[in-house]
Amino acid sequence: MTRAPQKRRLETRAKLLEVAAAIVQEQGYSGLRVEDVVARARVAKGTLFSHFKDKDGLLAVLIGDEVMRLLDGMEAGGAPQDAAELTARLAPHLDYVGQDRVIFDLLLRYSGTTAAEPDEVVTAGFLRQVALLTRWLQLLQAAGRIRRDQPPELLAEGIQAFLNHVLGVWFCMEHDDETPPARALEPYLQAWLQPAP
Amino acid sequence: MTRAPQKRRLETRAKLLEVAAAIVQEQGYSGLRVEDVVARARVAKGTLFSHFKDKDGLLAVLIGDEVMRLLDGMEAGGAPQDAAELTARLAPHLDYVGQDRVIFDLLLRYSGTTAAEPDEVVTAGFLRQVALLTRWLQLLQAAGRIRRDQPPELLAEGIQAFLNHVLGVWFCMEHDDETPPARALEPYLQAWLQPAP
DNA sequence: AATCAAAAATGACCGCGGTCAATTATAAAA
DNA sequence: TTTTATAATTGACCGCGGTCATTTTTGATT
Repeated sequence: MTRAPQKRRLETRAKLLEVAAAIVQEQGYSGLRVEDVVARARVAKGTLFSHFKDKDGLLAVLIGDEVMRLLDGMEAGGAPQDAAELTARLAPHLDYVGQDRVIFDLLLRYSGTTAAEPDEVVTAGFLRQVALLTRWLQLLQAAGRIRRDQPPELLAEGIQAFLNHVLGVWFCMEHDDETPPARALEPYLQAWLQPAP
Repeated sequence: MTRAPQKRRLETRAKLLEVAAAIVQEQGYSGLRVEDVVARARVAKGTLFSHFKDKDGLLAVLIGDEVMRLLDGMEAGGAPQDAAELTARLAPHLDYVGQDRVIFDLLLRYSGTTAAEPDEVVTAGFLRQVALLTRWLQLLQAAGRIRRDQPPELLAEGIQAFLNHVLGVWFCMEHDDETPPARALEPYLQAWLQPAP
């Protein structure tokens, strides 16, 4: 039986997250340095690693929170009526992840479909996204707006695949004037979900 | 106008690659340390970085070569007759990449579709794979074995997306007894290529 | 208030990738 | 052969993530 954490510990953790979030705000995710975090939090380096497994563990909390917020917005938009609307619902997520390779890498690393640790924020967010997509796809199938010959779970996972694909391509070029991920996604979703004629 | 490299330089580069390949053979890609390479090659650390941009640059050559070899085998198998056979052709590639996360990460990072530097081995391999897939898909379309409502290029890119997807999932769990990537790929390809009825 | 075991925090230390001003080898020109 | 420009190599040094034996703090118990 593991003991409940003491008050001090909770404060330290909160301080670390607060400082980290501030630094991300100022310098972006890729500008985050562990040494900066502990310095500004007035804490020893070892302390950070007793709260988070590693730097990714810290980032996972920050990014996981943001993903949750995005999912709230996505859900608030309501169920899409067709593939095009679905693409639109996914656009904020793509914009967010597309802003920094660090986000993409981290999400990719933690996004095992049936992952092991559901207590992790990122994993929870991932499961929630798949569940939401599956629900929407079911509705679209029932409405006859998309193909019905495949289970909604498979279609949902396929969408995940395309999301990561367009993001991967996005990060492979100096995206100065290129088509943003959200636009690149559309043809894939159309082809993937297209109702069988 | 850049000068031709001197003989000594070519020898050093070859030695570095030879040593690196040997270490990978013994310890796997994730066991490769720059300091080990330069020690065994009897060369200073700075030398390695004058030959390769960074550690990834070295790995890219090793991995790119292997990918090329796999493509040779893939091409030698001849054009597939249907989606199932296509899956089988891709299996060796999945097995190779699935063996070490380092390979996956590197390929993902360099796999921009229309990449900038075609002199890079990895990029060349990537372009070759897309070209080969596109050709095969064209044949399958002509034979009426797969859907014809989408351009073969889009279908080929979609396959890339699914390859990365199953690999990503694969690396997210302790793959002791799980279904290997090649098996996981099949339902996606079936659904993606299925001829419109 | 004194005691004490577990919890929390500390910071010197390590591994490893990557840099760069200084040094040495090479080959063409004088 | 001597000179000389530049190609190639060197290795001390740095940044940064991560570890762990040691020390300090906490809060329950007597």
